[in-house]
Amino acid sequence: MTTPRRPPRTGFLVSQLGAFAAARFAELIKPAGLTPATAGVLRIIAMEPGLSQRELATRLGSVPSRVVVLVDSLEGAGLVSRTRDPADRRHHRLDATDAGRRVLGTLRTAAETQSRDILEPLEPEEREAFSAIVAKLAAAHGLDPDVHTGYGRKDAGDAARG
Amino acid sequence: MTTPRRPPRTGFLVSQLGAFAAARFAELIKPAGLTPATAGVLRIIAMEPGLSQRELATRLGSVPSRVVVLVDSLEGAGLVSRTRDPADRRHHRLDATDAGRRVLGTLRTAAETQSRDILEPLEPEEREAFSAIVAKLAAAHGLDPDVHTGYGRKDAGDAARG
DNA sequence: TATTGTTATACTCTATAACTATA
DNA sequence: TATAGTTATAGAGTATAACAATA
Repeated sequence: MTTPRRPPRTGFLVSQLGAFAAARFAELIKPAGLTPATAGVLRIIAMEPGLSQRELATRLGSVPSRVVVLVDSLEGAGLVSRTRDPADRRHHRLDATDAGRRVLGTLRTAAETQSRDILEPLEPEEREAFSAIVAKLAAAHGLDPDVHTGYGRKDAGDAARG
Repeated sequence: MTTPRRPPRTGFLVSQLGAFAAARFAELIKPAGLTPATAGVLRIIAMEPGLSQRELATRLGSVPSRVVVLVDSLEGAGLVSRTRDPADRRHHRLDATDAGRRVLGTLRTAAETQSRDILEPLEPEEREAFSAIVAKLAAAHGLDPDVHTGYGRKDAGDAARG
């Protein structure tokens, strides 16, 4: 063998670091009554006003019944509105409310705090290098920061295949 | 503000990358009848022969009833044995069987494949830099590659605090 | 009485299937 | 009949509480 005795633990540690990051973010947004899943949905709806629940399910790589639960939560908190589409009354248009848009600022602050907390042990040059490589890997693997279902691939249908 | 318009998405992307890595590992060990949780437990038991379930629960930052389920699964698959401690018959000594030790090789191969798949988009120098920084972050945040409960801190009791 | 492990139970998350209303 | 959304139900995964065996 050509490589030294170092075990291949980078993959394990990436998993652990990701779980740590997710837990930290969850903790930071909990006071706002949000979870990583609902926060991601709020961001998507704010970016794509008038989205239908069916489209949102596709975007999340999830199923309509799951979307009902997530939107129920956001609507109950007054952050998102459901409006029947007059053109086709089967559709619900989803939009962020004023309160929902204000919460986006809170989410941004939480994301900044999360990133700062995670990167805190590093030297400034290491932070730059790490952030750049993480961005490259996320892009190469097709990951979407707003999708907190499964493992967040943009083309969520192919999750089972290698 | 002093920084440019770049959003602080490194934390999000670390979460997504971690979930992606975990899903890939889960997929790789599924044919062996293992999950990330049971694989981590098998590794711990192999490294610390004779561990009790109570000690394992502490090690995992989990509860005894959870350990029962995990050990049941490994024992049912013939990978781990429970033996009553003659000195104190309340304790169960946990040990990896021969089959369990053989599966450790499979786990190592899976971890190698997982790491290779994740790092594949990077240049060789980037891989080195990334692995070193991930190791530094994991150490600084007290993460344990065998703990797949919650977010895997070695001192699992303090999970709720910042 | 205290400790180890187990069982019973419940809660969360997420999916499938059946159903309602619209078209 | 086909589609959007909802409800009912079920299955993981993980926790708390009650319990049995042992000390």
